[in-house]
Amino acid sequence: MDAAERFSRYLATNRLRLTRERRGILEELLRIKGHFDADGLLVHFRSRGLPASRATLYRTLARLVDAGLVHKIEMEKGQAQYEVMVGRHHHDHMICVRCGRIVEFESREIERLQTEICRRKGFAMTGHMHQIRGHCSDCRDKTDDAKARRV
Amino acid sequence: MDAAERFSRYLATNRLRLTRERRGILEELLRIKGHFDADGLLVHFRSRGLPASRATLYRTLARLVDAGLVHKIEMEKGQAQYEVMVGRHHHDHMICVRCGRIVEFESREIERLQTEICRRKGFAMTGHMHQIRGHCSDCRDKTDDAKARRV
DNA sequence: GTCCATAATGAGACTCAGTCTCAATAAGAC
DNA sequence: GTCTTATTGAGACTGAGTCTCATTATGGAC
Repeated sequence: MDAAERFSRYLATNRLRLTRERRGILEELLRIKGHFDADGLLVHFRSRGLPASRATLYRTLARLVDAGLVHKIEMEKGQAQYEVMVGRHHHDHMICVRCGRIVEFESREIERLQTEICRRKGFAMTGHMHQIRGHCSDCRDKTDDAKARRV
Repeated sequence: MDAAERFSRYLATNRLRLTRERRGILEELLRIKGHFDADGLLVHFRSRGLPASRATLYRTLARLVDAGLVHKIEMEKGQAQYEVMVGRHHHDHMICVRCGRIVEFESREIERLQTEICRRKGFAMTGHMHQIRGHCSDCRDKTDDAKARRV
């Protein structure tokens, strides 16, 4: 079952309608690789003359997240980032506080420990957010250089 | 070295001043247990006639976070939560999406795995945010009840 | 203690990301 | 084709936090 079909089933189940805008947005998102934000997407859509207002973009993104086709990455500040989850499985993110680069990581072991903690505390997990912040390999080198020069 | 002294050292090192407002805010925060948000704090201060404007509260909170005396918990949406870190060590949070309750957890093992992942990816970690969202023990029961009734 | 450069304050304007309103439009069930 | 009702777009609105700027106050030098 492909993404388009998963989305229409999701919509049908929730008595929602498959509009031209929704179809167009999903179609376009499937072309994108990596992370993106809502307003960047709006610019992209406008520049190609694709139909979609800001409101519809935000609304559709929320639907796609709910349908499990897109994942929303809440940032510490500034705009949320999104990524298409079709054909991929869960992972978390390291965010470079210097250049904004997002590096993915996954750890079965951490997931397992998390589940275990929830069990112990009687918590029914519906989701989690695990972000590591710091300097990515590139920026770390730059920072080291800067330090070295200062000495 | 107590909190007040740690704060004045931090201020001195950064050529900042220990004002009446800053002293008052720290003093008041040390009385609070648990989590709080900036605007709740403002209400609290106003109701007691303590000096501190919204701007100063936000500014001082940022200083205290920087000084390591307070920890800021960025929420998925809505106001950030804060907690005083004096005499406590690092932990992460489970947040109940139903009642907003915040339950703390800590796992040496997860921290270790995190460090290991950073090492492997060449990432210099400066901080992290690990939040588990779901239903706390109380709310889970309520949800179960609701489900049971519906059947 | 006095002086004084400059950090800090408060009131309110502003920003930014996202949400809501509402009249017009269009899915899609029948 | 009809009709109910979800959806759309433009722009107003919101909430949390930040910034501005005139006024005040800290704290190092003397």
